[in-house]
Amino acid sequence: MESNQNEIYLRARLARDPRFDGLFFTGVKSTGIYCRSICPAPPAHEENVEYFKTAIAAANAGLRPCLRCRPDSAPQSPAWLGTQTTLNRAIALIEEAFSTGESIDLEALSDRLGITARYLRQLFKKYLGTSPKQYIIYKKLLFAKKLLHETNLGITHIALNAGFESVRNFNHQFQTQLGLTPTQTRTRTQNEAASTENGLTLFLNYRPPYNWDKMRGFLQTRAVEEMEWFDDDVIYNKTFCFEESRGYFSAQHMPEKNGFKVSFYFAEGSQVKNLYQLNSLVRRILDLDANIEQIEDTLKNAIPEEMELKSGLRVSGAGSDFEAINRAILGQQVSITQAVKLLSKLVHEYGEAEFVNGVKLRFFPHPHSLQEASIDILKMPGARKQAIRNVAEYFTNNKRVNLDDCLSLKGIGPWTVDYAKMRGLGNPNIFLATDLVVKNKLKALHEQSDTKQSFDDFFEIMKQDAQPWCSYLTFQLWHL
DNA sequence: ACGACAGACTT
DNA sequence: AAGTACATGAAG
Repeated sequence: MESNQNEIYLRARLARDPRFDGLFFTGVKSTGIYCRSICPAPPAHEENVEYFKTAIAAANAGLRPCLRCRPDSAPQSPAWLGTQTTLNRAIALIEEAFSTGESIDLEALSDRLGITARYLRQLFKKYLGTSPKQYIIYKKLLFAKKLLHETNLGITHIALNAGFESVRNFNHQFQTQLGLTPTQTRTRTQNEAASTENGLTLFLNYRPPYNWDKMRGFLQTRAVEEMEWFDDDVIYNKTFCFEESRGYFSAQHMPEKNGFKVSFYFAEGSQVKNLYQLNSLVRRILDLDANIEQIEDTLKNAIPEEMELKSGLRVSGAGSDFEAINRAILGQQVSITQAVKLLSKLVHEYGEAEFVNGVKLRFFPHPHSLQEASIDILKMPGARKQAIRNVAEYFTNNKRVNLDDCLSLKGIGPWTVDYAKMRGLGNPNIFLATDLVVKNKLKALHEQSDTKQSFDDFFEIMKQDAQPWCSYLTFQLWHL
């Protein structure tokens, strides 16, 4: 790493700057430990320090994670790095597999990338210093470590929830990579979060700033009763539904700690499973992994001077890509209020319900329950109803969904797909230029500015300059 | 594309 | 005494 970069890191760690949390790790050669930028321990002498971009790289250099700042609970680097290198695509695919709970076959993954598994290994070795397998294992281990610290789950449950299939191997990997056995790790530090009745609580970090007010408002105006709700107007709740685990999560913002306290409650008869997926789900819905500092720096240079950026504005995700595209279809040509009304009816008619702690939970409908639905309770054009059925059919028939495929379905246009990509996949680079609100705001901006550019040029240049963060530009325009 | 080898994983 | 939970060696 270049030296001016090192100076930035030095300043960040001396200031314990949370904006750099998870973006680099400080390796201390004299102690053999690596830390986050925010570590409360007295800072190490710079001459003993080496900086790493990822936790895995630090571990690879023979260092162990610090017991105080716990690098395992730092915000992740977003899988979407904007740049379309093969390595970044590989990392994004791995992340995607993690967040859907699929197991990862490196041969299959390489095939999808159009390279051989051998070359993939080579790329990982060259740029990250490890094999893809090691990378995957280490990521699982760090999540397992988080569960050890923050929950009372038994080791076996933790191993399975972190994505290991054999406890034997989990123990072995844990011991060799992190230096301690799982129980030793747990007894070294005290659990700060006691387990809740039929659930558990995790603390999820972000890098500040975070504009919770705007995020809260966005979620609240789009909330579907029984599927999403707010306690006291501040605690956000939403249901989740996997094959074996159903329930809801409850997210409370703790601005002074740069994170959310998130409790997961499981329905009776459903097991505590899919924790890694749940963790990613909440992170995506609340957009916790965004590097807002960097994004806003880019946007500042892309927009006209008259336009003011809302600091800490995040792009809220939907519960799934399926939910996102349905929200998009029902949002065609109507107001937000109208769209939410339609969505509520759809969810209440076709989504399953279940009680947990006396709370009635409603899950977003499965694709199979929509593919032949008459949807006659919704007042909207028949073609749009057909579009919903078509999309549902596509989702039932395809194990691996590509939202771009939906473009060929009747009633699905670029706006709908882009919206779904932005909210469903967390794609940061979607510019919803065809959106009516965006269009109007852009026109107003164009007139305001004394530029000689045509509107088309004005818009095209802004779009280019905002790369790869166009989704954030879209949200900024919506909130203007 | 190949064989040798390391390491992942199971019982 | 049986059952549960965790860690680990040997071998393939």
